Amino acid sequence: MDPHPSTKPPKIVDVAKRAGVSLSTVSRVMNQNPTVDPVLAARVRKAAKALNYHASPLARSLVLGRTQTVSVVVPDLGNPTFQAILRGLSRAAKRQGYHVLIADSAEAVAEEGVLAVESRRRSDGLVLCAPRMEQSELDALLPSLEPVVLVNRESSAGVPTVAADYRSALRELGEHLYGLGHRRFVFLSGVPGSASNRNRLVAVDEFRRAHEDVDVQALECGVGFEDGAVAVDAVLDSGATAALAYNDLVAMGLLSAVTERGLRVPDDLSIVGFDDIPFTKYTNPPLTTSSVPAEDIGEQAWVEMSSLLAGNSARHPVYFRPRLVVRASTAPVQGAEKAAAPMVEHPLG
Amino acid sequence: MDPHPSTKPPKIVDVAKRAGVSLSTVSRVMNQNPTVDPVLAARVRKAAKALNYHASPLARSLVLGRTQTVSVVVPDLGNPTFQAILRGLSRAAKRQGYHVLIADSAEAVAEEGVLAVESRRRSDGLVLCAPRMEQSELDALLPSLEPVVLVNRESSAGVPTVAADYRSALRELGEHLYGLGHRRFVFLSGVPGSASNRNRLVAVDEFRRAHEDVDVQALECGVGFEDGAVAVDAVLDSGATAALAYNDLVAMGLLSAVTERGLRVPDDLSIVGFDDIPFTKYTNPPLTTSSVPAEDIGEQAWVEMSSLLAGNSARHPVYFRPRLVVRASTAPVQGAEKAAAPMVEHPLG
DNA sequence: TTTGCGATGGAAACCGTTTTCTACCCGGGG
DNA sequence: CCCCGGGTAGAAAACGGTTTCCATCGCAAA
Repeated sequence: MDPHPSTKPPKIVDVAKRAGVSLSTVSRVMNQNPTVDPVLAARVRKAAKALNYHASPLARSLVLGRTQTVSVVVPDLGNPTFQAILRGLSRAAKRQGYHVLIADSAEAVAEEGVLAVESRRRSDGLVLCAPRMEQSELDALLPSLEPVVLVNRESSAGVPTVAADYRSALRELGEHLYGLGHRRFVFLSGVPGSASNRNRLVAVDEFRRAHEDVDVQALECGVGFEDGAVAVDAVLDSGATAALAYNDLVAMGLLSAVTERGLRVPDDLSIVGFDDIPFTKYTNPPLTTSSVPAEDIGEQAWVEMSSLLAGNSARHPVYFRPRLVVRASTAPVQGAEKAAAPMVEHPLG
Repeated sequence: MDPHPSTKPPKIVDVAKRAGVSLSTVSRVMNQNPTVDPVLAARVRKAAKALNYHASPLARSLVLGRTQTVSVVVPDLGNPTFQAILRGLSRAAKRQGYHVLIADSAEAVAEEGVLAVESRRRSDGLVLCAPRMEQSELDALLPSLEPVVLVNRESSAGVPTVAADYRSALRELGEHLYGLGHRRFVFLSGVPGSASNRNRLVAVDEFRRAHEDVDVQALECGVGFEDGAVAVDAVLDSGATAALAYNDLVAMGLLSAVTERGLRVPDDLSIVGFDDIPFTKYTNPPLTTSSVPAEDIGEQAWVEMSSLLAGNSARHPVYFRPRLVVRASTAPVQGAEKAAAPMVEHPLG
């Protein structure tokens, strides 16, 4: 059509020239401002279409003071849980015309802060997904980041939180195993400093206190397959009949390693995971776990952000109650020989 | 420190005022321009630090004509393969100071085009990850999207491609099974229109031609767990001794459904997947598959984009050769009773 | 002492919009 | 017939920077 296949995108002034109006008029038309003569408006629209004109989001953002973009910082893009959260968030945001900028901190705690600040600067708001940084650092940082919403982490500052209720979920897993007759447990913990880990340890303590005949031993572990796999000896040596893993990945690693040792799950050891990532159905045996609605959490995080963006102040934290999913990796404890093993600490229980 | 905890971020003129220089000088200092008196520069830097000044990326982008951001469009953020690609890409981009805008098309083919255009407009370049759209639409769209790089898809237009070599990988899987004595196969295909699927079907044809004694039947299936699971009857009815799944997800779904039928893998049916997502090790039995280096692909996609951004023209397509990973879901074919089943089409083979 | 030149800093133009403010045109009322 | 007001369109001022261009300053050479 055009003699010159115009290499440069058209600007508002090009449209104005073509339609024979001022650029202010073009702007008004593009923004549905009703104070413009319909016939003029039509002419402008035709010109815009002919030129395939679209307003530069950059210039627009600069003057409007908003970018229509939110940033999300996650510790690891490879983790299925964060992935699901991101997915829920991004789809919800898209529905309202917002874009999503992602930043993967690659589990580098030191970088998280600057990454957050820098990402925030390029957008209208920030979602911090399970930040690993120290609580004091987080609390100090948050005010400069607003509007900001936290996922799977809390702060004293008045910022909204969307999280899974780790404590009650872990309690539920414990009670499930207790009901099956288990009394000796190991808990495979995650990243030592992390808040998610602290929450779970609190739940473990609650569980201990609720049943004076149980013994649960916490083992430092990690958050990935390999961490679970290398923990196998410690788990087996502990004499426990049931293992609570930090998450499904750890549970799968452990499960696989236990099986390779020639032992059987759940006959020789019951194992539970956490998160219910889509793959837990397909392990051998399928994993009993606690299903956290990660995609819903992401979606809710957007709801909170959207509310903040609309000028509302932070609402109360939102907790999602995970749901116990019993599959085949847990079973009634076998006999009493294990209960008589040398490490029993509550012989009177 | 400050009497007023300045609610608004400082602008360049604030720094200039505080340092007692013109704003041009501040700009020069911030951009490492060497033509400024060192003592002045120091004063400016001190003022900037005191005010915690950072140049607005928006204003900067507007005048510089670049956003330091690239967009990535993926069909589904929930797919582990895209996730790995995204991870490789985003980490590589970060190393060069670039940010990543993501768009999840949610497998909605119709939306892909506008999503791509809109995302592209907010960034300096676009990475299209396995776009599902028609080839003609893609070819027509690409020129307006440059700089753009394609992942797992090709185009006649001179745009760089980074992809896994599906054809040779699928051939390799076929040969592996052939070597185990299998002669009757089913191939569970993916999204009918998609390029990835076409490539694999081509490989299936090549495999057929290479061995006149094989029979491979293509079954329309899908790309997820459930698709593989619902295909179980068709697979079993086909009389095949080995199934080639479109990807690991499909393979896992099929594997699980076959097992539920009371049949054993690989004794009654050999199954191979594709991609080698991290979970294939943990299925029962562990899945034989073809390992595609998704994270490397993402990283390489950034390399191509980076080159384009530097003004170079598109290089030749880069193909990654997947690697056959033999685990326990494949085994020598059992006896000859199946080879004599009624559907044999090459009785002379 | 004057001239010329390089090194520096400032003023102003520009990036592409939105929006306020002002000017205009037209019709109606005094 | 004149004045005023409502509604429309254009001019200009932001938004927050970068960069070109020009003026000035200091210093060395004539």
